[in-house]
Amino acid sequence: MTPAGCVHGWKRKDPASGEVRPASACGALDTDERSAIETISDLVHFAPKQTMLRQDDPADCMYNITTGTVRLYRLLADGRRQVIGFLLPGDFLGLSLAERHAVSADAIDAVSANRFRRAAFTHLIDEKPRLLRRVYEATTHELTVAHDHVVLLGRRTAEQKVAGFLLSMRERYRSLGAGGVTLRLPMTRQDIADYLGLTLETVSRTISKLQRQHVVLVVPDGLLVVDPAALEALGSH
Amino acid sequence: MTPAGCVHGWKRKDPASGEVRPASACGALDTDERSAIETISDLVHFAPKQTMLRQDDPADCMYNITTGTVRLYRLLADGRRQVIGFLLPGDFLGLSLAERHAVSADAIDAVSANRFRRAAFTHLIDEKPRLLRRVYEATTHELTVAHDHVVLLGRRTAEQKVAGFLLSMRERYRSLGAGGVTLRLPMTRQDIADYLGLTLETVSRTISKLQRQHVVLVVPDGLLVVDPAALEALGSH
DNA sequence: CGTCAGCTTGACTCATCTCAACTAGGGTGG
DNA sequence: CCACCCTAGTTGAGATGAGTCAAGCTGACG
Repeated sequence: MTPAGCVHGWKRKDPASGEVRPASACGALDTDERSAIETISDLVHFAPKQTMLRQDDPADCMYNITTGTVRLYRLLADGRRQVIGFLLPGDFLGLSLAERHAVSADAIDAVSANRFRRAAFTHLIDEKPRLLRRVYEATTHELTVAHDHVVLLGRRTAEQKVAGFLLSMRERYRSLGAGGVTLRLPMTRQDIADYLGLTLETVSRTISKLQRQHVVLVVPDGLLVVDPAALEALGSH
Repeated sequence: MTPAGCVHGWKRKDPASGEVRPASACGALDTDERSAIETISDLVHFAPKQTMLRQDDPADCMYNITTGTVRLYRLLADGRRQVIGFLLPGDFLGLSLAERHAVSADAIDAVSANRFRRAAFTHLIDEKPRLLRRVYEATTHELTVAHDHVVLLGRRTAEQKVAGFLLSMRERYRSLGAGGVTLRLPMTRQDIADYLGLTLETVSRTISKLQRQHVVLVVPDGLLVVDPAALEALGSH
């Protein structure tokens, strides 16, 4: 069993400049550290559905997502998929000192990302302990997210799971400065189902039910959160 | 949302000495680092059912379990519990730079642990980057364990969940050098149920079913794994 | 214009939950 | 020492939420 191959970063809107920047390894660093990181990274692009990394493959490089959405998952023995999470701009992928990735990742839509060589990165954190500390903090945050996911999966109804998922996505877009009533959902119903431990039919039915209750309104590529309070009442149950 | 309050360590049997020692933050260190850790820790004891730390409380200290079993959990809004994991000797508890614990922890049986002051620990890792790196590796391992838990909870039958749980506990005792046919289960059926997202009745029924199939045999405080191959066939499905 | 992937909806099934009764062991106090 | 209680566990019977199988809808794309 190899350590996990992924760490999310998280972004925060800077109140002074209004600029959106990651508050994880790439943000909250001094300019020296940031420029050091930029020198070892290059920008790469992935087409929709393209695989970015495969579980058990050597962890030779890692990414910081710039634009687009990534699906993180484990493949099971019987061929089924468990989606571990979705990565948004600012999140890290493959950030681990392990030899091999423990998860697979696909681009859901068009994805751009800064790519780092693993060797260059491990060399860099040897020189800059402060950077390692940031990475460590990002990983403990990621661990909390994983625990949230466990809580979402254990002993909750389909409605609570879907509501919880929608709320968490809404919160993440918010902290990216992309909040608002419309919530983009670039992933398929099957992706959401594999994330929540449900079938795609149940996800579809649950969203339809939320629409009938005037909590959300389904629109192309996402939905409108009509009644956020009602959604939160369902999700926190 | 605060970072998670827990990191498991993991132990490995040293082929040379036969001695069991943790291969995480406390193990795999040079003598200098190990003695540095020992100077800031003291041994404490907890009675069965005693709470070791509470979620949202200030993270002023952390532990390395010496003997006994610990239940890690999150309390939900409706008063229910989601058990996040069980800690065995060698595992870390509350190992995080966050201000507050994200999880609660109880001693299940009599627990002894080395206690560290958070301030002393953060001071120590500033001096010894190598130690921080060990802690970081322990955390990525913990993240993998959390992902395994997610996989266990998503879209699996009660039988697969219980089999998977028993196999993982067996594997952990093994790597502690306490393997064998009998598997100690100090936690209650309710604890297992809250860990697997099932009811205690379903856990009980499933174990009874495994016993009827001559896969396991229930004994006081645990069970005998009669047919490991059959258990693995069920768990890996 | 046809095809195909993604999505929705319906009818039926079944695994798990819920409610409930009962058993076994361990500790406590009369 | 025994009666009692209390916790943990087991087992049964019935209810139900989510899964399965199946049909049909919609929009994108070649």
